[in-house]
Amino acid sequence: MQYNHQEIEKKWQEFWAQNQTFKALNSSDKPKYYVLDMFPYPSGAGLHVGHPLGYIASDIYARYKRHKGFNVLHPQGYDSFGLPAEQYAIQTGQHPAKTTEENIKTYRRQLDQIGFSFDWSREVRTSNPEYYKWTQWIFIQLFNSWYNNDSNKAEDISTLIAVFEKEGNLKVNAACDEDIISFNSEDWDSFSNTKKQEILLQYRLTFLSDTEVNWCPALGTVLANDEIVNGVSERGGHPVVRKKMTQWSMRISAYAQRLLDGLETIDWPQPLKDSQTNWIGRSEGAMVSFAVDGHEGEKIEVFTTRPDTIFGVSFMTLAPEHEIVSKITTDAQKAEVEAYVEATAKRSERDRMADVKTISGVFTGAFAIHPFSGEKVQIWIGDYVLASYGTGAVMAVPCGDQRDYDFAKHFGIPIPNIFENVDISEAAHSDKEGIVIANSDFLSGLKYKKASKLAIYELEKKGVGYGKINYRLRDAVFSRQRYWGEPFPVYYKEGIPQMIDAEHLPIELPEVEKYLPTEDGRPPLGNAEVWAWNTEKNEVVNNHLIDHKTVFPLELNTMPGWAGSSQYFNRYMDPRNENEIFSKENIDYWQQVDLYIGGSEHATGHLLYARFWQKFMFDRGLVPVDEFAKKLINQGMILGTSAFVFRVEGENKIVTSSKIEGLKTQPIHANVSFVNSSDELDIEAFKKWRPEFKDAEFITEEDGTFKVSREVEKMSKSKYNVVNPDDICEEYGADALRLFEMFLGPLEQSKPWKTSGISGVYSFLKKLWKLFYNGEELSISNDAPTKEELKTLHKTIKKVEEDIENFSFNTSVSTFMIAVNELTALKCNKREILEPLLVLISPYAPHIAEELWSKLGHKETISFATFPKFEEKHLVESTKVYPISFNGKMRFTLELSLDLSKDEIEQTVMAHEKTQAQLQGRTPKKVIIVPGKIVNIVG
RNA sequence: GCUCAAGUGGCGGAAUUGGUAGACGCGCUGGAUUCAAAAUCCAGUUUCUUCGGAAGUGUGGGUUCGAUUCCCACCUUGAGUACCA
Repeated sequence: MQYNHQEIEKKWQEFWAQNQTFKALNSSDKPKYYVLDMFPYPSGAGLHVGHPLGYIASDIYARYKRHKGFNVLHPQGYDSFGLPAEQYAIQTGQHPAKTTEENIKTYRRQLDQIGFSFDWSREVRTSNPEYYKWTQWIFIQLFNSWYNNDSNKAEDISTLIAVFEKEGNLKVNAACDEDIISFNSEDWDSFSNTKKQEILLQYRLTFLSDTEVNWCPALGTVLANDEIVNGVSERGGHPVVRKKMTQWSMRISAYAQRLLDGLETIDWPQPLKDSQTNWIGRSEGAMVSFAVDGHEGEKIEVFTTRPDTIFGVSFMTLAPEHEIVSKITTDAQKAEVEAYVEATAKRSERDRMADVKTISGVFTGAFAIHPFSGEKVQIWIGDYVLASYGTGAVMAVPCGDQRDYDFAKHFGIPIPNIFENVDISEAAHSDKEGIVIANSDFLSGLKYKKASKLAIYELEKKGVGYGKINYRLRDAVFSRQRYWGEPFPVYYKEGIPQMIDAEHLPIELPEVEKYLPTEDGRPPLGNAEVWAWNTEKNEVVNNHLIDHKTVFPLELNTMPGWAGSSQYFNRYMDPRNENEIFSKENIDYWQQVDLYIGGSEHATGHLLYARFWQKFMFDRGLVPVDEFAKKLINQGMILGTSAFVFRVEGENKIVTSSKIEGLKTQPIHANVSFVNSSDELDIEAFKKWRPEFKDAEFITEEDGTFKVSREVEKMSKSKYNVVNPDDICEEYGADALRLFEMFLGPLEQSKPWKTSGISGVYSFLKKLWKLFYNGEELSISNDAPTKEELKTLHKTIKKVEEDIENFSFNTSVSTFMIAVNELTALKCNKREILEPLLVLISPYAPHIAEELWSKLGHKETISFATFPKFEEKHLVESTKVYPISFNGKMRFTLELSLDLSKDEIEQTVMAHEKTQAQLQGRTPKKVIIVPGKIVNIVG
């Protein structure tokens, strides 16, 4: 019987589905293990061979853990809200739910045909109301919480109200808005309800605020910082401008320190941790306030990481947008300052970022008073100071900061040197280690650390500053002017947002005529006719019923893409629970994700927000651990191997790659499906595909073939290098695809795909099959295995087990090949060898393993068969082939008994004729012998 | 600019705590089988070579009996980040 992958794979995929083989139970005597993939966005293009790489790796691990006796949770679902479906809806008028449903069908079919062991009974879709009900529910929990910096956790808003009622907000240490007013308990009592709500909003973990946002006119929405790349939108590359809007925000900044600390407790890739660390951007320093000369009561607050250099301040720079600018500018400077402010406002953020070389700024004419020396320092404005970071003002220390130095040089401002024996005639000295402060009153003679501490102490004593830790992490804007996202469970009463009671969730997306923003610029939900909340009937009703007494308008924004993905991993633990987000029982059993596999592009988006929500849920007692994923692996990207043909410029002539030298040619992408493994192009197919070359002249090689040139690029439709897993599964099978994807190289690395290589793993599968089948007959011996056969088996068990534990899946594929090659050479068909071998291979190539397992007479699936136990005794050798080296270079090998002593080895080796030939009469200085390893003769 | 990762045959890559560099596979070459092809099987395949050997893991240096592996400097590529005070 021949190996027929199509028949076998279909058979077992149906078997697994019918028997619900991979359905995970929420309790078990076995230890639990939770393996998760970052769930996909179901795009219209379907999967290409790069997408399943991580899924294959996690599936191998999940299957391995089942063999090892674990109760494995391995779910899958869809991140099904998102921009592409909505863009498609705008273009075609099709409801995004419809296209999303179709895309999911394609995804599911493609995933099923690769043979993943997912528990599909737990599937979630972020766009399903049964799912986003809980996304809305968490939003309400965040709204009803504040962050207490004293207890260092989120608490219910009622505890804050209790404090306000008792003693006002004077002693409250909370993460909150900057511009809060101070009040005592009597003040609080006297406030109107609206006023109270406005104040509470400044403390809530999700809050409304007028923020400068990144507005993308082309997409008609606001974008988060991590959705912008190089000043343009990540999706589509559209320009982004700053705009003030009322938006929901998440007070993630409250968790900055804990998000940083948590990184040390989780086994995540270092580069990913580094980028989160950078994104959070912790810096230690001091706040210093400078009085303004002649402006009683006006102060300029600055943040500095170098309080030790405070005596090096020779001027100050404010962001042009800084609110004090207009107050302090002198009449003489007014015109110039105003012109500069106006000019900067016109420049886009992108312009300002791109242009870091040009130095510009204007003197305000005002002077600040140095807090220690009392000297007057000039106050300038300059666009190198960003309004959005720190206080929007800096104390400039030109000798210690290159930007300040350049600014000072450019405008002829003095550059006092406050470092001992440091030359600052050419550049600033920004290195803080190993220098001694000079010309600095009480700080002179001290080094960075001590000087900083002392400076802060003195600032605090004088009441003009204090030590402070600053974070770059901004609160995350949570509103999107989009249709295809979670609606907020929010209505507005007298302009104050009100939460809808959790029992009435989900608030489902309304139907709209058009998916575009309204003509007056409101978000797409502004088009909905039935989008008002009746507080008596507790239901969504028609807008014309709005009376602001019992019927109120609903929120028009929707939530961003990361809302649905910030808690899905917990929901999988209890996905059909209608009464709770998950039961306590289930979350206590599954705890957290043990292994999470996905792309590194989510470093500062999904993975940061999800950690934030998890910590919040931990604070509120909803989850037992404050990090959701113990271990995380970033799989590398699979790149495409593009094919190019060359057209002679100005002529309709296409030249084979070896003959382009000396010609002026343009490369043209050819579809990789027209190119064979020897890089030869099917010219007729190419002509048919690109009719404009129908009559082109093709200059071929001497032998009549036409060769393309190859280049590795990202796999993408526009480069015609996409390989579809459907085609691979059809021709070679899912088992071959799985083995080949792993065989390409280490999981974390990027590597190019070349379909021609798959024949290696395919013939491996055929060889494996032939160990069982002698021609048409299944031929299995029950004889006892030989020593050699046992050695091959146990060597393989050891290596494969080590490899899987180390996520080194590429090397186990080689190990399987070696094992099958050796067993073929030994003509081994012994049950005692082949049975455990099948279990080893089963995580990688589950279909063929199941088929042969059943042919061996098993009635049950192989999925839970015990992983074979490695026994050292089968690998014990009596001799060793020693490499004999001369000065570290191996020259020949010699088989010697392992019983020999060092002296005996030396004697035997030295007596050998090849040793003498190597030495050519010289006497060795030294002979190094490591028994069982190596002999090295020196001299 | 800064941070991180990586440089090994024609290609993807392997090499446990420093101990036989190039496992395994692709491709290529030759052969067997075949009317022929596919498939399969066998042999070879880092480079140079006077066929004895010699050199060789981005470059240069160092530590060591011995370095792809450890240290220093540099070069290249990729990723992230970017006036963050």
